Amino acid sequence: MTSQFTVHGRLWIEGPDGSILGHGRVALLEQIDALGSLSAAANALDMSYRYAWKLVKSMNEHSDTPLLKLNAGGRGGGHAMLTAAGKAAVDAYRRTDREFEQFLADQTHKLPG
Amino acid sequence: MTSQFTVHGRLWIEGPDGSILGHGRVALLEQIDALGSLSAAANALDMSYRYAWKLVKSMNEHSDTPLLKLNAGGRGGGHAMLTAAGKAAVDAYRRTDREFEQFLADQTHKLPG
DNA sequence: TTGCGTTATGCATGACTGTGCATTACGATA
DNA sequence: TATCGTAATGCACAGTCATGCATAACGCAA
Repeated sequence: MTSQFTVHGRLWIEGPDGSILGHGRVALLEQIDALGSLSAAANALDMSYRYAWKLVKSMNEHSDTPLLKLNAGGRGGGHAMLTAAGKAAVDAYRRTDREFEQFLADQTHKLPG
Repeated sequence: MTSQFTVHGRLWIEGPDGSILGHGRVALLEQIDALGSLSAAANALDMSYRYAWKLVKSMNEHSDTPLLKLNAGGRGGGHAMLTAAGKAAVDAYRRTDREFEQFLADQTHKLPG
């Protein structure tokens, strides 16, 4: 018999420059990496393009080395792609997030009655 | 040389009835237990009485067994105190929160350079 | 029965998040 | 050079979170 209570949480990484990388931003970066387009990524996440663009702006503003590069115009109208720093940041976040999921499951299991 | 990046997070416990117990609510319960008054507890946390009262209302509405008892009027104008269920909930949260703090420190330490 | 300090509650307000719409800027390619 | 679909950006707006003010309800004790 396990408890009917569950432990939940949110996780993010903060940089010395005030940059913040959490679940939403990482999901967006991943979709951009997969789809090569900010508008397609926002759409895939059911997120407004307006807000996705604000997230990207905020990320690049607060990072010493930008996490991604956006290009307006050109073949297909434009495109977006992660920098090496962006890919590394996503990887680092995913590693700690995986352990976090495990932690939450463990703690839920430890809860009394 | 440790990383200049740090891992942060928030933790909460959800019940089957939709009840939510997170950092703010637990801190409020603890202060009420220590001070015997909702207004004093809100004040100690630099939280508006208005909002503290709403939290309490929400907690008691969503729990099958109320976490605390408030009394208006009487000696000193009124008073507030935790029920046994309230104290148990606080204890359970504190236990998982302690491990969470450790988890965050560990993950921060594991972050790449 | 009056006073006192607490609980109880409505209304207006401001910050923060996120959406939706409209419009412009962009640049490779046909 | 005209086209096309994307990036860039302003403005209005809804929801949540939290505050502040004002006021009523409460019930023991003096």
